[in-house]
Amino acid sequence: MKTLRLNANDRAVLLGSCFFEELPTAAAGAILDDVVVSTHEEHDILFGQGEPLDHVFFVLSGLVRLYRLGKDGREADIAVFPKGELFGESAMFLGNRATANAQAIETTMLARIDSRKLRSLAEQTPEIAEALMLLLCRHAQMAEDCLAEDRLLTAPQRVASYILGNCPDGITSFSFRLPFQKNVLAGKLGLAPEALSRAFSALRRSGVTVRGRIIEIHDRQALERF
Amino acid sequence: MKTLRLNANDRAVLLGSCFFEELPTAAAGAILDDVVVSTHEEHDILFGQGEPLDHVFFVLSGLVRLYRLGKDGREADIAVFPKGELFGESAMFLGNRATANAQAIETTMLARIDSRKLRSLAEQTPEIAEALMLLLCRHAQMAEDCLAEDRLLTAPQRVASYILGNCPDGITSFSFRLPFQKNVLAGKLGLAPEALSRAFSALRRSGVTVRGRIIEIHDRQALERF
DNA sequence: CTGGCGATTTGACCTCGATCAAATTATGAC
DNA sequence: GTCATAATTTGATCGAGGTCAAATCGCCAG
Repeated sequence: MKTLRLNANDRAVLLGSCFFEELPTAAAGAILDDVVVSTHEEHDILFGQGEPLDHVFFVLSGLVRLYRLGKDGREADIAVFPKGELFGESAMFLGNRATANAQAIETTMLARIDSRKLRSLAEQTPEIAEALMLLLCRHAQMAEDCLAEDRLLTAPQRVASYILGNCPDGITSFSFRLPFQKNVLAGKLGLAPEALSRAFSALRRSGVTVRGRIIEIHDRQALERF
Repeated sequence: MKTLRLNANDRAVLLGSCFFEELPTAAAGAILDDVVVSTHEEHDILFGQGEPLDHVFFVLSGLVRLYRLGKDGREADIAVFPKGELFGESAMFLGNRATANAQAIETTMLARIDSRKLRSLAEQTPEIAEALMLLLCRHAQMAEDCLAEDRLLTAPQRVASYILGNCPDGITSFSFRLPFQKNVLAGKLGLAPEALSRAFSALRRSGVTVRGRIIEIHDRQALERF
């Protein structure tokens, strides 16, 4: 892991992101004031469950996976964060301890925001507090959505739901490229890679074509019914 | 559903709860200012997924279940809130729409806090914002814990984990009463009632005795190893 | 104490997805 | 392009839990 200063381009990525976008320029500036950038190779562990954690992380580029470890060493993904997302914020309110492990899934650049400072800025600036609450809500929703999908849907249904989540409304035919390896998608959906593969082939009957990372839908309705 | 005003006893329950405890008296008072109490019978639906929701709820007594519905009518529990807990706060930041269904599991009394007002108080009062962030964090953690347990643990392991969560540290032998029907516990753990029952009988070999709602542990270590 | 009802348990069966092994297909380095 | 390696798919098997039905248990009103 190497660390650098924040350059102009990084700064633009941060300011254009969902979290900072809505903030007053001054508030955003204050947060970014002493931000540091770190770079990580694929597979690098960013932090481990239970370890002290005094940063909140912003994904400048790459991909990060949050997961928990089982007693037997098996891993369960909690979330995957692509470029532009902020994560690790909950440690800030829970004793500065990580509640999960984090790993870079690709070569990744992170902006590190000092969590004590962010917290004190949130105290002084309602807009920042508001933005944090919104972030926390969204992350809570993500987890609840996952939980509900795990409990209610079969593997092909979860995959269908993922595809539909990437498909604009009111369209019948559509195609897009997976933003990561199938490997990672499987983890995110709580499936073994083999199960994901079989789910895709089950969806083929409903007009889904898979070629490498390219997914094509030919019949949105069929997918919704699945 | 009947609605009443907040009486002195209710007020005491609210002020003694985890959320209000840490707040300055003035701030807590401001929130409770125009709170209304509603009573609900067992099985009453409190609100439905997607419906407009402009209150945050506090459980004065009874028990509330949050769940999502599958296309086929099956239900997946997201969380169960006993007396003293606050719920429904995330709608406040997500367009005042419920993201799940809520149902009273027992005869229940709720305090209803106007969410617009709470939100505007949070803007003016950093302590309230802080308390809300903590609440959101905890709810996010609950969901993540559930997700991880669902993905990593078998049914008996989840039950063991639940029991251990109710057992003080450093003790070998212990007994407690389930705070709700096995029915409800099954839902909370993402199991069919039959599976919960079988899980209990699998744990019998590890020194767990179940008589009605009374659970006895005779060997904490064995349970931890499970 | 007793009947009756709802909660829980048990049995039988079956489906989904995990796992392991093997085949096949991308992908990146030269 | 070609090889080596990693990713993905496919096949075969197995076990955890869901579902349905039936048997019990536990609790409460009378």
